[in-house]
Amino acid sequence: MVKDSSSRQVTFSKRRTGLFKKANELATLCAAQVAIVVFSPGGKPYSFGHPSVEVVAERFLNQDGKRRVSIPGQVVDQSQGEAKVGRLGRQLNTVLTLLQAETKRGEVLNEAIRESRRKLKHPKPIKELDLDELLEMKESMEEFHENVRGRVSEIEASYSLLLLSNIVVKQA
Amino acid sequence: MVKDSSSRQVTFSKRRTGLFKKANELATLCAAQVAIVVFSPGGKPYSFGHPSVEVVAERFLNQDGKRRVSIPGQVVDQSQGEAKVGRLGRQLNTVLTLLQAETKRGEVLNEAIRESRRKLKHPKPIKELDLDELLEMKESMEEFHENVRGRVSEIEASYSLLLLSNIVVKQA
DNA sequence: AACTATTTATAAGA
DNA sequence: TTCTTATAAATAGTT
Repeated sequence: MVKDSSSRQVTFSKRRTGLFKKANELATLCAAQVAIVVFSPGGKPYSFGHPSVEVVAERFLNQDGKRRVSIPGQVVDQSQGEAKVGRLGRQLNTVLTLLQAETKRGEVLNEAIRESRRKLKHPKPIKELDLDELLEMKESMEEFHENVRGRVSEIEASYSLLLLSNIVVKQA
Repeated sequence: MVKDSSSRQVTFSKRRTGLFKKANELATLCAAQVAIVVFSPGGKPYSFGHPSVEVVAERFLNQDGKRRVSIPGQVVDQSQGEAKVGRLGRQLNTVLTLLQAETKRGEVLNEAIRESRRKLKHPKPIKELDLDELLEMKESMEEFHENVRGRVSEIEASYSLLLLSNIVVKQA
C-alpha cells in the first residue's frame, strides 16, 4: 500500500490505465466479454466494458436460471412486492416494445440508404454527367432525404414516449 | 484477435490471470474498490472483486447523476418478490442506459439532416443551376450520406448489444 | 505446466 | 497531467 496520498493517486491513475488496457486486449484478442468497475481512493467511479458494463453485468447477475423473467400476474396475494413486480414488468415491456419498433426503423433506414446508394451508382465519371443526369441524381437523393426525415420524425415520437415511460418508472 | 481456437483459450487463461493480478495490486496498493467480470470465449464466467463484486457493482449501479430506476424496499426484504423486483429493476436500467445512448444518436442524426438541408438551400430554381453548383450540392449530399451511414452502423451495434442482453419479459 | 526471449508496464523523476 | 528511462513484470512461443 502506497503511503503518500498524492503518489497513491498517481499510482492509481497509471495502474487504472494499464488495467483497462489489459482488459481491452483480453476482450479483443480472445473474443471475451469484460466489465470492470473501479472506485478511486477519492471515490470517483471509472468503468470499462466490452461490449458494455451494463450488458456484461446483466449477464452475470442473471446467470442463475433462464434468460427470462416470468412475472406472476395472476397471483392472489396482492402484497406490495408482487404489485411492484407487475408494474415493473409492464414498464419493461413498454420499453422493449419501443425498442423493437426502433429496430425496425433502423432496418428501414438502412434499406433506404442502400437503395439510394444503388440509384446513385454511375458508370461514367462525374465530369461526363450532363445536366439531366445530375437532376435525376438529385431527385433520388431528395427522395432518400424525405424517407430519412420521415423515419426521424417517428424516432422522435418514440423518444417522447420513452421520456414519459421513464418518468413513470422513476415514480416506482 | 487470436485465430486458433485452442491457443486463444490459452491466451485467455494467461491474460485473465494477469488481469486479476493487476486488479488485486490496484486495490491493495491504492485502497481502491475494484470489480471485474469476464466471460470466456466459451461462455464461462470469472470474477474478481475487492471487497466483492456485489459490493462494488451495487455502489456503481446506485450512483447518482445517472437515470436509474429507484426501487424502494429492495435491500430491506429478501423475499422472493423483492428479489424479482431487484432483478427487473436492473434489467430495466440496462435497457434505459442503452436507450439513452440511442437518444443521443438520434439527436446527432437529426442534426446531420438539418445541416445537410441547410447546405442544400438554393435561392435559384433548379433549372438555373449550373454544373458546378450541382457538383457542390452532390458533395454536400454525399457528406450527409456518410454521416448517416456512420450513425446507422452505431445503431446496429447497439441493437447487437440488446440481443446479447437477451432480455425477454413474459407477463402472465 | 515450465522455460525464456521479447514485449510491455510502471516507478521515479522531471 | 505528460514525458523519459531504468527496472520489473507479463506474455508468446516453445518444449
